[in-house]
Amino acid sequence: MVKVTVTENEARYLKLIYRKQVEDGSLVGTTDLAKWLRVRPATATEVIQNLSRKNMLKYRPYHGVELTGKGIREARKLLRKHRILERLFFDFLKYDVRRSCAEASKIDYHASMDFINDICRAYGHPDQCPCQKTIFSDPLCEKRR
Amino acid sequence: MVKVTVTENEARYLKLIYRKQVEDGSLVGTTDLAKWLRVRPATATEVIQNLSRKNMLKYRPYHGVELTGKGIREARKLLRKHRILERLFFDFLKYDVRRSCAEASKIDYHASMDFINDICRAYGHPDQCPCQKTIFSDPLCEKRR
DNA sequence: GGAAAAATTTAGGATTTACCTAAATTTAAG
DNA sequence: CTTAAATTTAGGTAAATCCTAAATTTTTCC
Repeated sequence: MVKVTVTENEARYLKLIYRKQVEDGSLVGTTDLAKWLRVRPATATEVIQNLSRKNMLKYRPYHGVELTGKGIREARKLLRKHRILERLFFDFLKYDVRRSCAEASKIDYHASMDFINDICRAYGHPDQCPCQKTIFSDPLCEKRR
Repeated sequence: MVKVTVTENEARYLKLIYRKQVEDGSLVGTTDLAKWLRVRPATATEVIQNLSRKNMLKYRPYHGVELTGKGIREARKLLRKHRILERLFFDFLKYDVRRSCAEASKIDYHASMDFINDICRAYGHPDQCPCQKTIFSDPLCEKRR
């Protein structure tokens, strides 16, 4: 079991796919991703193929993409980090929603889960980000009542 | 005036050069850098040449390196971020010095100065990191008495 | 001072990531 | 079932990192 890592850019795709596919229930294709991330469709296809090689998703060419269990776990970790950071920026530092998201995006990928868990504890284990999306729990972070 | 940016890796070099040259007063050569950063001398030379092209330092081949005003300003910004984050990890989250430094290193480059300034205010404008190095001030962060 | 040893840089590559355009292929529309 | 639209493949570019081996410069020391 070699640890497979995902690049920062791939992480962006993963977070987006999770939001669209799992949270919004929509089918996600490479062209949608390209549009959202402002790259050419061919570029999105390439990244998707890499994520597929890393077993983060199942890719059916011409049809779309579906996260695997591994991909879902990875996306949730990333989104937990992102959303905890959003809460920090929004509640504590009083940034607006947009800016909270932007600042969180810059560091979520780089923050260790321990750091995130410490913020989570310090701010009372919030369970939603500023835009009401779920903040996933982490086994190492104290349970909520 | 085009904004010149430094990569995350180049930032590592810059921080290190500042600490050694300005704070410790030692002459810094490419081979020293290579040793500290665990790369081959040829690799360090290459990075130094890039930093030189970006006017962050003066490079005299075979002799050593000297930060320019621009390089010093950039290094101080980076070290301010790094050291404020160290304080956060050390004081607030109770990490030890080593780990505080490690965690800070992962995100210092990516954190906006606004975020850093907010942490700085929240923790009473500390002027030293956990290992007693100076935390440089920022014009947008409330003055200390 | 100059030759040999040591340190440093240059030259030339390899790999990875991320992006693009144009051509081919597949799907979808009528 | 043919054509239009969407999507992927093929083939490139560019920037970052890193490396080894060969050249060059500096240092050491007779």
